[in-house]
Amino acid sequence: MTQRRAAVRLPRERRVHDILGAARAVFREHGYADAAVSEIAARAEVVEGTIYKYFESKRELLVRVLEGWYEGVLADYARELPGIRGPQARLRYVIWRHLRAVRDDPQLSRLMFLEVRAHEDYPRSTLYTLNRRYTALLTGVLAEGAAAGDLRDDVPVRVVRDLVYGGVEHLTWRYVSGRGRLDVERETDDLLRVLWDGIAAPGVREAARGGADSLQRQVVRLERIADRLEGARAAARR
Amino acid sequence: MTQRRAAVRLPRERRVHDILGAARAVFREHGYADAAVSEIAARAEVVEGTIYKYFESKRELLVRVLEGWYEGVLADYARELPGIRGPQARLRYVIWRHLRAVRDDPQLSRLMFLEVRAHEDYPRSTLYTLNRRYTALLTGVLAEGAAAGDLRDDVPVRVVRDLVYGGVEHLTWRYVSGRGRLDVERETDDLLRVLWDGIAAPGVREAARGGADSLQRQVVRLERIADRLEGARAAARR
Amino acid sequence: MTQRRAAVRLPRERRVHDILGAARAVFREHGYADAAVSEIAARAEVVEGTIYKYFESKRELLVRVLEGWYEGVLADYARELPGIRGPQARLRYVIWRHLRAVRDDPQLSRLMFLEVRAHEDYPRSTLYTLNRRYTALLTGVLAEGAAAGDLRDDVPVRVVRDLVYGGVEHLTWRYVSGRGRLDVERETDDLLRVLWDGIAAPGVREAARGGADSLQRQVVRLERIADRLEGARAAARR
Amino acid sequence: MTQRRAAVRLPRERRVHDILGAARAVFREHGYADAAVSEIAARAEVVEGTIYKYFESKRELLVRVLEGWYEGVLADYARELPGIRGPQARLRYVIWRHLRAVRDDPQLSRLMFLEVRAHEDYPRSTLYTLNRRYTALLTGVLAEGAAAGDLRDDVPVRVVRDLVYGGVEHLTWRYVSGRGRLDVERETDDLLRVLWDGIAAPGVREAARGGADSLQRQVVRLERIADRLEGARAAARR
DNA sequence: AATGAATGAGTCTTCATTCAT
DNA sequence: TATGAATGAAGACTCATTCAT
Repeated sequence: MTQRRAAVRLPRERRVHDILGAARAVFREHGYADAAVSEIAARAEVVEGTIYKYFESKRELLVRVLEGWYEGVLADYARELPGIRGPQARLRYVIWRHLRAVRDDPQLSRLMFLEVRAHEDYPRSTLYTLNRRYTALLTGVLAEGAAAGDLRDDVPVRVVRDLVYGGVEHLTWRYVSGRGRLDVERETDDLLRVLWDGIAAPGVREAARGGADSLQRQVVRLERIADRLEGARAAARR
Repeated sequence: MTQRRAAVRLPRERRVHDILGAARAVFREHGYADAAVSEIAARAEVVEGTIYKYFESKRELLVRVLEGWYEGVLADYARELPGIRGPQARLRYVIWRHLRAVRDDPQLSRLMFLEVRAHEDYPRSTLYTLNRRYTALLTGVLAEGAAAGDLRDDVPVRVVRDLVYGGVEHLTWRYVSGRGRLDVERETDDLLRVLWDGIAAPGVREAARGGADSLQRQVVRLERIADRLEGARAAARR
Repeated sequence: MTQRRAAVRLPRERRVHDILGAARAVFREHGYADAAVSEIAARAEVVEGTIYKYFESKRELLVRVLEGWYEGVLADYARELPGIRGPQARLRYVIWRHLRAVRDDPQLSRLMFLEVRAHEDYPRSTLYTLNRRYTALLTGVLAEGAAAGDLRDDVPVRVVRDLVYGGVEHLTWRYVSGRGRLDVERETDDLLRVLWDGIAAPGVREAARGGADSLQRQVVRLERIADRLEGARAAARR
Repeated sequence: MTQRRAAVRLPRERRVHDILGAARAVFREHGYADAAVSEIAARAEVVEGTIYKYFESKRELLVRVLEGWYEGVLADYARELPGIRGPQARLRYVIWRHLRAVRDDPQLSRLMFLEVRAHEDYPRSTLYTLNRRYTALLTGVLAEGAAAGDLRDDVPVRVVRDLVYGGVEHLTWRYVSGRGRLDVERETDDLLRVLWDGIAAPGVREAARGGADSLQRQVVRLERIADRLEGARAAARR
């Protein structure tokens, strides 16, 4: 009866993918509150009604986008982290990867905080689980380091976690409003340097840093000399 | 016939003050997007129209509220900071004061980020200037420390700033969604410990950190080495 | 900035009145579900937003319309009923008035049932109270009649109430879809005749019901009996 | 790639039956406006499109459901009513059966009124015919009773019909919103008592009720005496 | 014959802002 | 100066219906 534009029929999976893509883009640009479902629909090239065939609400759209984000990053970690040895290198990777993820999509990691974590049923959500797995990567690396004696055995894990995630977020946002490009490598190194010295076990710290003229370093050197002397003498006696 | 509320005439300043107070409260509770001008008006005991006599827009209300926030905290700093000596103590104060400010009004410091910093004309705004003055307190303290030789002379100021402000925000928000009361003193100490070791000049670090103890330990070790060397020599003489 | 059509300013009371009038009309025509707030707005010559300045929701609009309906009818009853004497006359008035009210606005009394009574919080609503007061008029008249001995002392009040209100509703609806005009007087009499005989106390029934006629019939029968008796006697004399 | 539900092919009749069953259930629960075709489809275990293969519109679904309802009840009447003798018993059955039908499915009989009768082409519909046949059962019983002299010869059939159907509906709905179970037998008796006295022919009424001290009763007694006297005299004559 | 993806018009509601009084 | 009535654009979401496959 009424004229109706020819509907483009796509397989379910594809449509879902398209819509999520559009949603991600729109959330990225406008945040949650200022994102319009109508704009998401327009970008996905469907009518608004179609979106609600696949998603229950605007909020679900957000949740699904964020889940996708976590899944992507977690998959990456799962691939890379096992191949990296040494607590410092591993910590560096975790920071570096997070920095990159946030740089690529600063809004999304922010949305996580703003819109999701505040909600009362967050602790029972899939996102909560994903977030736990995500932060567990960092805290895991810290715990390993402490166990191996590379880190102080009283590293305040929670505080380090807040420093890393919070620090990265702040750092990233300086670049969001257009001021220059973020140099991931350099920022990672700067962060790491401060944090590592803050958490490393005393002996390890200097060693790792190839540090300068610290008292301790002299002592270590002396000990080595003493060892050699003792060894030489023992050999002489035989 | 229609009842009309007797228009209370207040001095301009007082009205502005009332409205800003109401706005602060409402923004605090709902964030920016979910705050209704009508609610602000109701709390300020004026009608909506009146608000627009004093402020151009909802956004201006936000900006003014945030300006007030900065001014308050800056005044506090100006009063206290000069009386505090020593780079570590001064750093501690800056962190502690910020932590308290954020704890008292987590939404407001958040709003700063979310709603204001992203805007394109932010760099030319009063808020930008205030924010600079605010962060300058921290970076100033760091620079002093470096100049005095207490801090590494290559402290990455920017990174430390991000760690502090970002870390505090993260840390605070864990408490916002209901989990217990934030212990400002303890959190300040935990943050400081990690950060201080990350930025202190090598000699200072040990000294500062229960320093005596540690130095003494080195001396003990040196004595032990000396003993061994002497022992070795004595043996050689035989 | 944007062009805006000059707003017609009306005193609050007047606007409320207009909007309720429009709402009543639209509900009358379409029922609740199919009534559009936009249509109500258009008829009241305001924009939709204005409606929500005065009423919280479409539902409140309905409730207020129905409250108005009850209040009108109740006021009428309060004016008239005290002047009417005798249980039959009083019952007749209650039926007659209800019939008229339903005829004038068949949808509204129906809406009461459909949309309001089903709701779970109905028993705590103003409408519930109004409805109780309304039906109390009928049940009150019945109770008076029973107390005065005019009605059977076991009149099933609830059933009579259902018969009256249900009967009137059915009866009215035959006329709603355009078939002829409802003759309120005649229908009232017909209803009353059936109901009265159903509830009147035995002695009262005959007297009241076109009494003369019926009584006369009895007299005729008595005369016939007398004749027969006389005939019998005459025969006996022979 | 996309999973597609294996299309179950059912005989047309069966599909129609399933869909109507689902529709009945959904209309029962939600009424017409609030019933979603999608829910009907889900319950019938078909997709929405399939429904439109068998039915033109949601409205047709309603009409067909109601037709089914009438057909069921009419069949019942056709089976039972012929075996019931006496106008009062027959009237009682009609009321009782209707009460049961409405109790079992209050929404459906209600839908008849709300959604169907109002429509302009109702008088030319199958439902109209069915409704006529349905109400003819009651009016038929009344007419029989009048013809047999058991009912007043001026019983206002239309009014009685409205009282019965309207009264039953009202009565039923008191129970729908949760208050207790409807006692069909008792309610039938209560209704019948009021109505019967309202419509029975004078002599019949008392007989049935074993009535009290009415004038008529005295007359009847006198007649009986007259009869006896006549009889005695006649006997004396012999 | 059945699917199910897609449509599009429509729903109620919110809210920053304007402006006659 | 303050009121508060009114605007209007936009918001998320629903659902009967269509039609390519």
